[in-house]
Amino acid sequence: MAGRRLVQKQSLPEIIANDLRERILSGEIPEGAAIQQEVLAEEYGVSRMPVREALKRLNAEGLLSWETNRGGSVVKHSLNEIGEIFDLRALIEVDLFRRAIPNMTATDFMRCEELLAEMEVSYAANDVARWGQLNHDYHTALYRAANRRLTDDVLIRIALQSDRYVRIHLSVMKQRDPAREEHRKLLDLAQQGDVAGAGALLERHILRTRDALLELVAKQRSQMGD
Amino acid sequence: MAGRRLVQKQSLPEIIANDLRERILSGEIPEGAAIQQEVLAEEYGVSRMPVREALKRLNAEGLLSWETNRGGSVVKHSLNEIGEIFDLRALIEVDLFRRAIPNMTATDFMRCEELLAEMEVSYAANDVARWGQLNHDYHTALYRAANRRLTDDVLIRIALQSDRYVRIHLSVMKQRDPAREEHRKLLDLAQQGDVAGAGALLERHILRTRDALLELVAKQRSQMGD
DNA sequence: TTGCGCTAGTTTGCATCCAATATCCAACGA
DNA sequence: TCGTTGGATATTGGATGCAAACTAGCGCAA
Repeated sequence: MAGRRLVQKQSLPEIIANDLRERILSGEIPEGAAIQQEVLAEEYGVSRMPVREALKRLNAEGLLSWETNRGGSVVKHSLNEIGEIFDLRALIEVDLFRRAIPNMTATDFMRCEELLAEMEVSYAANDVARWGQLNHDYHTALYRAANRRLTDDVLIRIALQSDRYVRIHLSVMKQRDPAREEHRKLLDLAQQGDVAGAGALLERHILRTRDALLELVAKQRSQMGD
Repeated sequence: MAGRRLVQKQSLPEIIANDLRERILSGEIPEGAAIQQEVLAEEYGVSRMPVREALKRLNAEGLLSWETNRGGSVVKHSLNEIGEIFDLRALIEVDLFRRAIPNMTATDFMRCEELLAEMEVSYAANDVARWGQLNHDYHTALYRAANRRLTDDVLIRIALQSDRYVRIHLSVMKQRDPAREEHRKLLDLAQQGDVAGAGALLERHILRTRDALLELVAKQRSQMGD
C-alpha cells in the first residue's frame, strides 16, 4: 500500500468543470454572467461537448442555472439565500463536530495543530488565498473523526456555494475576524471532550461569519445599485 | 398567479434522467447493476448522447457511480451510510419544521389536514405507492412555511437517496409503523405552537423509521448472502 | 407612431462518426 | 503449470455536422 501512485485520471468535462468552478468561485466570472458553450469551447480548445457536460455538472452543483435552448448564467443568490447557506453549514458542521469529538485520536489532534500553525504563518504573511484554503482544511480536519462520508459530501456541496462569497470578501473579513483565537479554542474544547461547549462555539463562529459577510455583501450590492 | 400553466419544456436528457431515476428508486434497476449507455440508448430510441448526459446527472445526484472509460453502476449504500442518510434527514427536517411552525398560517394547516385525510384513504385502500407519495408531500407541506428554498433543495437530494430503500420496504413498513398517529400529532403540536415538542417528535419519528428500515435491509441482505 | 409579423442569424440540442481506453483471451516463456 | 505479454473486441469519450429553437431587426399596416 506504500508505493501506490495512482494517476488520478480526469476526463475533459471534469477538468473543465473544475476550472470553471474555480473561475466562478474566484469571481473571475461574476454573478449573473451569461454562459455560452461555443465561447468556452474556443477558450479551452475543445469541442462544445465536454463543455456541455461540464456546464451540466456545475448546474447540478447549483453554481449555474440553465434553461433549455436558451443557455445559462451564473447563479446569483439573494441575501436571504446566502444567510440560508450559512445556517445550513452551521447545522451540519455542528452535528459533525459533536459526533467527531468522542472519536478524535492523538493523530487527529496533531493534524489540527499542524494546520493551525500553518494558518498562523499565512495569517502573518497576509497570504489570503492560502489562509482560505487552510481554514477550509482545518474545519474538515475537525470533523474527520466523525467518519461520515455522505455528510461530508453534502457539506462540501453547500460550502461551495458560500465559498464564492467568502472568497470575494476574504481580505476584508480577515482583519476584523476574531476567528483566529476561536479556531484554537475549538481545538482546546475538543481535546477536553467538551462536546456541548465546542458545538456551541462552532455555531457562534459560523453564524458570526454569516452576519459579517451578509453585511459586506449588502453594502457592496447597494453600492453597485442593485 | 392562478392561471399560470407553463409548459415545462424538458430536454431529452432531462426526460431520460427522470425516468431512470424512477426506475432506480422503484428498484426495477437494482443496487449494483451495471449501466451501459448503448443499451439504454436503444431502449429509449435515442442516440447515446442524451443518455450520457442523463447518466452524468444521476451521477451528480449520487444515484450512480461513474468511472472514466469504465462505465457506471447503481450506487449501493452500506448500512452505515443508510443510517447516515436518515440522520441527515432528521437534522435538516427538524430544523425546517422548527423554523416553519411560527410562520404557519391557516392555509398551511388546511393543506396539511387535506393531505392527512388523503393518507388515511390510501392507508385504508392499502395503496402503498400512493401512500408513499402522500407521506412525502405531507412532510414537505409541514416545512413549507419555513420558506427555505435552498434547504428544501438539499433535503430533496438527500431524501432521494433514502427513498430508494423506503420504497422497497414500504409494504412491510406500513403495517408495523406507528407513523399514522404520529403524523396527526405532529400537526397538532404545530398548531399549538409547541416548537420543542414538535421538533422532538419529528426527530423520534424519523430515527425510528431509520432503525426499522435498517433492520429490514440488514435482514434482506443477509438472506441474499452479501 | 405603434404594433404585428416575417425573415435572417445565432445558439443550443441531438445524431453520427472516429479515436482512445479497458477488458478478455490466447499464446508464449519461465 | 503458472504468470506475463500481446492483440482482438467491446465500450466509453470527443469531434463534427445538421436540425430545431430562440432572438433580433426590418418592413408593413393600422
